[in-house]
Amino acid sequence: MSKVSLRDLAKVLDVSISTVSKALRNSYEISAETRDRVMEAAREMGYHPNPYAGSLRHHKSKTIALLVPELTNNFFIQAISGAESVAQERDYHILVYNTHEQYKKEESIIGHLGNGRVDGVIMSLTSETGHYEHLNDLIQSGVPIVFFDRIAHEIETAKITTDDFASSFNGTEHLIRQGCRDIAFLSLSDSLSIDNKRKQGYLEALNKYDLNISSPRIIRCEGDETQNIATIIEMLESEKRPDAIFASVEKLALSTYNAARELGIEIPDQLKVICFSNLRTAALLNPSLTTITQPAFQMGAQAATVLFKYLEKKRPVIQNENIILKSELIPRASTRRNV
Amino acid sequence: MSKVSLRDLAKVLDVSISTVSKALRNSYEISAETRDRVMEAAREMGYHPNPYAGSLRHHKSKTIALLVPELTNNFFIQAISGAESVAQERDYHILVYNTHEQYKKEESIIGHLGNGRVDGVIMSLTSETGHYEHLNDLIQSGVPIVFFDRIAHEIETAKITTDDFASSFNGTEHLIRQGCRDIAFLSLSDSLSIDNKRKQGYLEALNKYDLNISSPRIIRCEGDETQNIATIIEMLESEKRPDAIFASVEKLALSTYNAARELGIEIPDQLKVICFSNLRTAALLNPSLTTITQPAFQMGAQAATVLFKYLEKKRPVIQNENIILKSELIPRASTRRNV
DNA sequence: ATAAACTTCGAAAACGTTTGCGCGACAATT
DNA sequence: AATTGTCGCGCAAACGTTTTCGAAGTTTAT
Repeated sequence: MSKVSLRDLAKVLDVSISTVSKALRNSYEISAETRDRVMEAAREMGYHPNPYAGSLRHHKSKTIALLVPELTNNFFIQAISGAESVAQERDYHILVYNTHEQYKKEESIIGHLGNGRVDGVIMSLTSETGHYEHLNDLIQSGVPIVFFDRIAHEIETAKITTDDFASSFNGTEHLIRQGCRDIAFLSLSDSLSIDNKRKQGYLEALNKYDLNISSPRIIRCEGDETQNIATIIEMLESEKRPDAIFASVEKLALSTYNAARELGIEIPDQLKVICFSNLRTAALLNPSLTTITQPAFQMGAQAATVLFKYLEKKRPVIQNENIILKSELIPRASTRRNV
Repeated sequence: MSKVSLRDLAKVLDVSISTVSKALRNSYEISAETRDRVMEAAREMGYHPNPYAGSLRHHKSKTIALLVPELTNNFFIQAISGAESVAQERDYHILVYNTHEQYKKEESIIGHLGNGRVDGVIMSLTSETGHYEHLNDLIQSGVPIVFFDRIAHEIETAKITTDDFASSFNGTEHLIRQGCRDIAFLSLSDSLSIDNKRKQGYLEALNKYDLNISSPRIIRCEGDETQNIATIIEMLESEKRPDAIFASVEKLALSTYNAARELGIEIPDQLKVICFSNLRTAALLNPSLTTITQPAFQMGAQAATVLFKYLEKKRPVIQNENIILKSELIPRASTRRNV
């Protein structure tokens, strides 16, 4: 039935607790005969060791935390899925936390993670996160952090990102080659590393082609969906409407689709759209959406792999390391050249 | 810096460990003065209680497990998101596990969950799961389970589902009213409760309208995406092609879109499509997809709420209870009537 | 034959908490 | 002045493990 402990086994078998413990861990100190007896009884009585007792002794929990700014987002889900895969292989457990893009939640959750609850953390920052004391404190207390995608440059540890600058440059160049001259960039947050890299790639491409570099159109969309759509509509109704939109994240591209639909603006004829996205349905959209797709699953898996590599050490201090994976630009109808 | 324990605090303050412990928990046994001194020192030294020491004493972990058959699925993600929300409110932690639709993984993970790692479980079954010993064992060992969506009727506990029969009936009727007479049903698994309910709703509707009830077209699609697309293509190329497809799950609808695209079959003119789905982009697809959308977030939140209600009791045995939420049929272009 | 070495096991401490109980010190009641 | 009561605190056990060390008993070597 319920809750069988080492003590119960010991009592039944009429040996000591330590003998049972050692037998189950295959210690050389125990004879083959008693070992088998113990094993057999353990199986029969349905013994499962209490994980927390072991954690208490060993200061190891075989558990890691995964913090993401949102859950209903294909990129983060795929990353979680990647991390979960390698964790499952290694018999690690994953605590998942949603920071809801709120610094306060991030801070509070990180606060709950000290003192042994987890052996390590994999995370992507909130768009509000501007300073990193809470993270440094956690690392100081012995819990290593690996970042992915939205990283903190200032913290020395492993960081998994994609080639955001190059991808953004290429994406912008792609729009230009498709005939666009007035490209607006939809940004999520100024404090985000990736957002800035993407902005820079965009600006660099504009610069290369001498396009209105004097007043680039960078639109901050940090509200909820309704607000963002309103912002985009406002821009699309402005006197000089852009001929393309580069959305730094998937949801802003979808908001753009909705805005365009509402205004009766034809994509791609009147407006081309490209974005960073891991939408499984990008090819099935109307029109199909040109995306820059990050290898999200691999990023999560990679982050977990690096973390576990360090966790095997006695005192895991993660070396500063930038692992950069390549995104893929997949041209589709939303950036089709006008005929 | 790292790892400050009650003992450390006690030493610094020159009081006993128990005094510190009681002070931090606001015990009446401790004077206001020492309480404040302790609190102050705890804050200053960054004390966080070791969660596992407490768990060991209390046989409570403030942690629950969430098992889903797949992660890259909007329905399950929204459900996880819902459960995570209410867990966060109550300071519970969530361990997320992906069973990958494999019974063996489900069994193995459930095995890891006994003996106190979690206080309770929220789960949706694998499409392979046909018997429930592992689940009953877990419940016997004192860990309550709440099911959502893919439930085990045979187990007495709380189950959160949607009105699958009615929704499926309505969906089929919708197709019939849009002019369809030969409707194929794409099924995921025979052992799944929801799949069967949906099949029955479909059959009942066919029956009501006297449509080829003698040989309904129920197609099992339990392979990977490539195999499923092949299966669908085979059916669409068959001598008598159906004029509509009812996909029991989202991914089969997307496979249908891909199959139709490959064969040059026009949706909805030549083939209408409806499915159970929580796709955020359903309205933006080409053509926009008629869906039966389940209140996934609420289902997860509801499951967590019920679980927590019981966890507050001393010996949590969950009453048998069926909580049924309503899905919403959202007609879109994929079932538009031919003109 | 005795000493040395090996084999097999048990006692006990430790991990960091919580908590029932007891013990002084002092105040209040007879 | 003796009794009772209250307040503030510390002792120690307990949760379920793992692991060090020592104690027997047994085998091998001298």
